Amino acid sequence: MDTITIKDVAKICGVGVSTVSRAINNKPGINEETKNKILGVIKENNYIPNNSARNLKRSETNNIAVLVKGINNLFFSPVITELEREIEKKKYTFILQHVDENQDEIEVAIELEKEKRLKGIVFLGGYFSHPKDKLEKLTVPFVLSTVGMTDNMKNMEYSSVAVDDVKESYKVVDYLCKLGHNKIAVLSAICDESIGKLRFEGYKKALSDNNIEFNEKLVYYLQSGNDRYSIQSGYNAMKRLLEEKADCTAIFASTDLIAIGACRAILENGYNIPDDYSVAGYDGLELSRFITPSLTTIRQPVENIAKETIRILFDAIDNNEGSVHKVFAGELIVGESTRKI
Amino acid sequence: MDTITIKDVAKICGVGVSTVSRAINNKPGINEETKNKILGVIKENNYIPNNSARNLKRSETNNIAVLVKGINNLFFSPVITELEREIEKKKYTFILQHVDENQDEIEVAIELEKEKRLKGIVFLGGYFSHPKDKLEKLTVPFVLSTVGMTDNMKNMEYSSVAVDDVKESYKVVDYLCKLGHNKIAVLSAICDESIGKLRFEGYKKALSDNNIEFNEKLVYYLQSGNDRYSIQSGYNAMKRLLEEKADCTAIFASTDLIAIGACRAILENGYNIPDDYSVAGYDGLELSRFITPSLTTIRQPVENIAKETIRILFDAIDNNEGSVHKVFAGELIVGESTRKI
DNA sequence: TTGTAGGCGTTATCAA
DNA sequence: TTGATAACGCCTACAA
Repeated sequence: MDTITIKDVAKICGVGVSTVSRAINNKPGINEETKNKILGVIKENNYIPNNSARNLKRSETNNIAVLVKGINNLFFSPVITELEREIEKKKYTFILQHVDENQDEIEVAIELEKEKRLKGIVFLGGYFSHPKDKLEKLTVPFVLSTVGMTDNMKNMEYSSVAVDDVKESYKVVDYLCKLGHNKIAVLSAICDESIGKLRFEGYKKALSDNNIEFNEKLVYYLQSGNDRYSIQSGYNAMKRLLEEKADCTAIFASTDLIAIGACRAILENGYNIPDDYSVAGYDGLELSRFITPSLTTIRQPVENIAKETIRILFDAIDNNEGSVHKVFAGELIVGESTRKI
Repeated sequence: MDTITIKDVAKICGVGVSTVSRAINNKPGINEETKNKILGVIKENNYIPNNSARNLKRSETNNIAVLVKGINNLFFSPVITELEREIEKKKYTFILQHVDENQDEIEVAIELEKEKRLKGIVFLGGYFSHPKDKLEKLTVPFVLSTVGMTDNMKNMEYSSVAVDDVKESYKVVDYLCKLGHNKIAVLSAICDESIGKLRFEGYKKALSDNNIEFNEKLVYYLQSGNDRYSIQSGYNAMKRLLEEKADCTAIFASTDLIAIGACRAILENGYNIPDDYSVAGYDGLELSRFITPSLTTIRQPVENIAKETIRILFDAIDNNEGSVHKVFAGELIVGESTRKI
């Protein structure tokens, strides 16, 4: 039972292929009666149009792709849900495409743009630092969403929506300082161009503004590799800290998962949170409200980010608007993992 | 700057398209020199073959698709990673395709099979209960992986790899019984054809084998809707249980996330785990080892499941082997969330 | 070793 | 309202 094509359908119905095509695509200029008949035959014979052929032939589609880097990032999941909703609200087709940690998202995007005749692209995650000439190969509008924003991005010719990682990590570390902590360790990724670096910067800035001297010895680097932001990685880093008996009363973890791993290490060693150590994270995962102790963290306004991303994207598609860099404020969520001292 | 095609490349190089095609696809029968020259021109002009055209023309590919139902299922993430590794080890192309909660995975698969000329398909998740005639529209081999197995699946003509949900949930509930608990509540999904039902069955069976009478009042149903397996959902169900002061000493949650939500509700109400309530989950997420108290749960052998899935799939592809139903045993992980009474 | 031409399954443009 | 027919961009006999 070989696969059936539009030609077969046409033959069965005794009409031309173009008529069948019109029926499939709901195009005008076709008799209701013939249309119904064709649709009936299609259903009966389980005819399904070949997407490759369609994409090849169609000059224009309503496809929007969302490229996600890193499949196991819990944080993205609600963002994606929201993006999908927004895209479908616009009557566009939502295409979710995962990008491997060690794949180049731009290459993937360029290929996909041609294959699916995309109208627009959203990039989620990753460390976006691509040379200009490479980005220019993308001919449709695209928006970077929730990607750590580096300074040189600000004057690029594409749009972005995100929170200011420096500012927000500053916010949470500053909060720790105001609670009276002045020996604050940080669990940070080494060799991370984006969020790791930015959140580390915010940490340093907050210390400095609170007249606390930056102490190199309180910086604990996460393991390298693609799993650097795993729970295990946070656990490992914290364990080292404890073993070395680093002198601190609070820990700033660069993501919630890192914080969760750190908490486990602390509790496992017989210490208490927040009595012995205050712990703060960053991301505001749903999960972080439900673990015990609940995490003090920065909640990123997921819904707004997604909505704004799509708004900007469609502004570019429909009205040819130029690039915009929208920054949302995060929200400090005070959980049970931190205390005044 | 319109997109460049193979013809343009051929023209620039002053060769025929077939020569360019040979260069791209690493086919034999081409002069090394011309090949290098062509490859050079391609790089220079950023030529990227159109996948739609390729898929359309190619009679055969090495594409294997993994269809995942439910994007926010933490459990799948390591399975996917493993599947990808195995598929690429076989020199096949791994295609990850998400399926919406309210989409029909078979429809998606049928379409994708044609579009991408798939060689095989792996289904992950979902509640697999499709009519036979529909499944027959899939012409390539496919394997169901980690999907709750219902009895009528056993004699279907397709393959599956999973753990026995009834048996494993029996295992963990039996463990609770052996600890001395005889009033065990269950947090279970209502109207779930698959895992919810199966795990509930295991629960009942364990009670019965331990001479504990099944008590309807100790069954707490999760909210309906696509988020029924969310942490919040577990939290809500447990909260109801506490409010109604249900008489029990242990809780069996049908997934780890549900258990985590339940734990939060318990602790928030001033009770202790496991002193006041023992809590057990199911899935064996990495996360569950790191929260405090760590969860007693059933760990599914993710790596073996993935490996076996691919093995069976390729057996079907390469050797035309018939259907196999492989069942792996889960592992009872004893955490800090349960105690003897 | 290379080039020409036909076709993959659609859609779009005509003319009927 | 319909039906040929020419693309879409690529691969692959087959011929040179």
